[in-house]
Amino acid sequence: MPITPDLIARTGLRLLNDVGLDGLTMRLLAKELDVQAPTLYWHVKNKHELLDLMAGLIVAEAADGIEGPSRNETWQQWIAGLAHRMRDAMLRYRDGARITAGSYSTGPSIGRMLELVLRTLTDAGFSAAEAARAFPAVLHYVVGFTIEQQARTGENYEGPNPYAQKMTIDATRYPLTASVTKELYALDSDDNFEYGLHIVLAGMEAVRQKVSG
Amino acid sequence: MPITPDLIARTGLRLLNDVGLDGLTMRLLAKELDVQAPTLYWHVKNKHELLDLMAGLIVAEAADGIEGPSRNETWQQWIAGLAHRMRDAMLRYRDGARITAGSYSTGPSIGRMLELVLRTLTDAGFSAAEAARAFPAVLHYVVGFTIEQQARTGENYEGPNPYAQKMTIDATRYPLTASVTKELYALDSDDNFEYGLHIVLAGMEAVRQKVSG
DNA sequence: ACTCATCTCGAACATCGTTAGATTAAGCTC
DNA sequence: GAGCTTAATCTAACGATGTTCGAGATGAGT
Repeated sequence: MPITPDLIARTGLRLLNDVGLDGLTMRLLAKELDVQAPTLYWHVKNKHELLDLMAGLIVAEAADGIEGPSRNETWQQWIAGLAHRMRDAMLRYRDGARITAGSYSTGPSIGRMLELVLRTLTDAGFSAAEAARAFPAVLHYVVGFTIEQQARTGENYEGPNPYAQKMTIDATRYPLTASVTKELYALDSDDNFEYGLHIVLAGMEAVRQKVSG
Repeated sequence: MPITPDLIARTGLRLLNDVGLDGLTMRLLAKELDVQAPTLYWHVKNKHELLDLMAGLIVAEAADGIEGPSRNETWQQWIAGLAHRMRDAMLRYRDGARITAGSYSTGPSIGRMLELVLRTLTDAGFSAAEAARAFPAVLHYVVGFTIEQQARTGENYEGPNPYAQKMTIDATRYPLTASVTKELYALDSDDNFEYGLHIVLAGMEAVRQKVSG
């Protein structure tokens, strides 16, 4: 099987769950491809560029084969589904969110997805400019949430993950904080993701109503 | 001046704007403190721990000296102000958002801030559990947005930043995308941050009204 | 047969995070 | 003051990493 940038990036993603982002070295990646490390530099300029390729694959995995909303599906449901696709794609790989965040992703399926988003939102009554500025907010929330989730549940600390320490809160000085430790420390739960996503979608609905009754 | 973990982290933050996260090495940091690199390991366990300390400083910078809402200030205005403090603190340092994201931050000013947030939101009609799950959504949005902004405007690519490439969009296949390139490619603008923040706050207002009329 | 572009390799370079062990400085005990 | 202990720093080095250089393969086209 010939070595291509795509194959290299794909192999990188596959290794990620075993070794994590910090453990993903060019030499390890080369060995997995039965090749010496310098060979990779014929196909890929940098490690940075490789990480961008990997990020592109993650986003593409979320965007691939996406279809517009079905007949009895609200735009909120459809955008929520897209947000879940994004999150699931990032969660599929260790450190997936950190890799995706702020990386340069491009490609046909992503362009198609963006156009589909804009069409869905304009069909729902948003102006194009509104949709173009509102949709990134959803993505930013999803990425921000997932980065923190993976940081909490990940194995990137050599010792015990400090997040796991049961923080004891001085209930007299911080009574409210103490009363909601359960909610605060279940940050890596699907429920909390859903809750925040619901907030963002409700906010979009609010700004939409302001312009189109 | 004696070397302390705090001083090390503070020096790291100061160097960040010159060298960026990838250029921040233990040796450089040591040289800046007129010390040899291994000395740092007497005060700090890891580089990872050092980065956590730096992240803690950034968050503390945002949280420090914060006060509750003033008399004629809505909770939205107050939370928006807090979001801006967070963003400004991260923007103050190159790669500040990447460092902050998913790091383990603790400390007195942060605890105080959290309690203040919960109090402000419960005073505004949120239940404590609601507030504890809604507020992180704001933070996740802020962090997600700022990571991408710094990735776009940063100098972490050796060649030209690929974000700077003017993407030409096939206006026949992607008419909507083409019509809003301006909005999409001004992502690093304060206006767009404001817009997304407004959406999140409007969403919080929507979920609040659902429970307390 | 010769050329040329494509692809891979071995060897090496500079640099990184980190460790081990020696060394100094400062306080405390008797 | 002599001796001991602790805190803090040093020199030296280890293993590993991203990356470059230049030399070989390989195969297609003339």
